[in-house]
Amino acid sequence: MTVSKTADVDAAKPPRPSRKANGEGADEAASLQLGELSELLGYSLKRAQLRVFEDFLNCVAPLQLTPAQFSVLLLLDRNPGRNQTEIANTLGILRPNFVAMLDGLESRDLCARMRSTNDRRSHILTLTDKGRAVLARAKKLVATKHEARLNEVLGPANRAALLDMLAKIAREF
Amino acid sequence: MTVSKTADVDAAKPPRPSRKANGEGADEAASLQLGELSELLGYSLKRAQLRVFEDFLNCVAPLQLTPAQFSVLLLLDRNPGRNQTEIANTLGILRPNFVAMLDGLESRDLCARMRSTNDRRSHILTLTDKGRAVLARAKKLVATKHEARLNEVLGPANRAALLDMLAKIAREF
DNA sequence: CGGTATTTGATATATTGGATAACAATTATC
DNA sequence: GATAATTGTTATCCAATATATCAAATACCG
Repeated sequence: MTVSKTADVDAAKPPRPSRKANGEGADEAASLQLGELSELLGYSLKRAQLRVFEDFLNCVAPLQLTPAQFSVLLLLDRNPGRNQTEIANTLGILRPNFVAMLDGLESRDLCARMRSTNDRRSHILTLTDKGRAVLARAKKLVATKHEARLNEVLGPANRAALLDMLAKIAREF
Repeated sequence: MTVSKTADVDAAKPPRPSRKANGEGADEAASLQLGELSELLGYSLKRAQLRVFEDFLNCVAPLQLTPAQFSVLLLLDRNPGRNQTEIANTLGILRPNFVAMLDGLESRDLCARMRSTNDRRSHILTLTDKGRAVLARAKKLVATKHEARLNEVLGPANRAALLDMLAKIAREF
């Protein structure tokens, strides 16, 4: 039983809200059944991740920092004296791709590379004073706007439990 | 206090494991402190999502289905008689990008588009018999290999709680 | 010591996912 | 019936991700 060439069954006449210029449109195609999709952990994971990143970008917008850039600044602050390979590896960034990323941060005077005296191949990465200042401001924005809102939605206990489970997946899965 | 041009402090001499041909290398740059990074929900979210998708790909590899393709097949099965815009919207896929995706599925005879008799602009999407068969096999692989392993790692109760929180984020955040 | 293999940062490049603009065909609206 | 809106599509564009390769520097090993 193959498909017939025209669909005379299940007429294509969805609710068709037909309004689009409301506040900020994002309710398209209502009444679709997700089915097993809502039981797929990967699906919910990706959806949640996209929203969280979107909110992060909004919250840190005044500083023009992406989640990836913020994570680099955080790592540089916590781990002085490391080179590009080390930082990139711990963040799961490939060395070739990390070059352009550092170029961006360095051109904004947020961090600096300097050749190591021990191993003249590697570049020791450091935060500049401006980088430290921006990081401090970013941390504050993230804590008071981004993570605070997550705490509101989930509740502190749930938020902690969520974090634990995500870390467990990244670690043991 | 700006940065000096060469780093004579914090010598760049990491543990340097110096072995790379072990089983499957992924332990690079050990002993780096994540710091506040491990408290960033977005960071753990993304890391977990990447691992889960990676495992999904492995589990469904015999069927050559990506998570996105699987979600399309699932949606088509649950929602017959819908057009491209509706399916794409519910999955968060932009209509232009959905075209190539459908081309791929259709060229493998997993689904088919047919012009609606009601609205001759829209394409009604249907699963083919092969599409249904592949979907059934994929579901089985996902359930027995992918989700089962997640259940092992998290435990059923935690897995359910995790799913709820992720859905809540995608919904209320 | 000297030659080979590794490592580091870098470049070039390919692939993929995701986003916008524009267009023809069709339908809705007034 | 004229204008606006919708659908699928194409053409781009941008960002993230992946691989191969390279020169410089270092490690390794006979």
